[in-house]
Amino acid sequence: MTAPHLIESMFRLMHSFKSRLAAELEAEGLRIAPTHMKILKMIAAMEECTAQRIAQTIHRDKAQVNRVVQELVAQEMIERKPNPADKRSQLLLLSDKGDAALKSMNAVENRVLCRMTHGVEMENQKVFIALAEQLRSNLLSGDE
Amino acid sequence: MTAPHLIESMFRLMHSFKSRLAAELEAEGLRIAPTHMKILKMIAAMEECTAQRIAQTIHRDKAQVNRVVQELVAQEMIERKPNPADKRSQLLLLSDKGDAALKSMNAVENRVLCRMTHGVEMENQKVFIALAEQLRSNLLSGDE
DNA sequence: ATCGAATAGATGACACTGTCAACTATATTC
DNA sequence: GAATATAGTTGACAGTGTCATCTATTCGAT
Repeated sequence: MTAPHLIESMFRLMHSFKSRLAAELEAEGLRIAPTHMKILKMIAAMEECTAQRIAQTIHRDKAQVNRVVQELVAQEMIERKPNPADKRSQLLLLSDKGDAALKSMNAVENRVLCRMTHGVEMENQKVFIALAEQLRSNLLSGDE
Repeated sequence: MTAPHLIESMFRLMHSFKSRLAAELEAEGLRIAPTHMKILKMIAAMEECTAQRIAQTIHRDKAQVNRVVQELVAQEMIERKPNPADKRSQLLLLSDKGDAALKSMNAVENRVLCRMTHGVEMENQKVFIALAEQLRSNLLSGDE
């Protein structure tokens, strides 16, 4: 019965990662919530990015995405412009400020990731990822 | 740069686990939040259990623990009785109802854990845990 | 023995996350 | 053209996590 330990190890690791990242972002003067950061990343990465597509991609409720998007607009991190292909939707773009902020955040995040994987062989990291994916696919089998 | 994938795999796995567990608990008619379940477990496992000790053990804010404890009392899952050794504190005990509920929850959780680790060698599970612990200890180094 | 600091618990306040339901305007399909 | 689906918006709510403050009590140093 190592499974319970397995999931507990993971919970603890996740918690440590989130705490560490939050602390380092805070220390850097970058006050941003994880979800905001993730959505900022999505907007930077996706061509023709819309709120709906973000929601689908990261499997989150569109209401939640919409609220984060509105907050990012209020913070002037991103801009909305009409989607010429569909009057219901809006294309999301990073502002210069958002672009700069994202670069800083990525730097901090990379630092934390680097620290986390320090001394861990690339080979072992791949093993870890492969196992995580296998565990996850086991969980998903049996529903959609 | 596999580290970003690593953390993303973990986030996804955690999310899948929580969803699956919530769904199976719901299907079983056991409506309980993860934190409530965890605290119920702590109370069952600890001798001389107090709210403070729970908070320290699972590294959570004592305010949060206290509120969950109050809700569990309201649901008649647990009982509080004065701590003879310290008038400020209260000993927490499972009620019969709480005990029965916990047994059901553990059964459901074990089922989900079993499913998750299905086909994954025990050896690999241990590797996974060891890696998670190493990653975590890397994150912790540098602060307390 | 007593005074001050620490502790257990309780409470208010707040931010973040996640989900559901309903509404509008527009698009699509038949 | 009518029924249906979709993008975005909004309200409501539950759960999680954190901080600050208050009380009653206990502990430690003197």
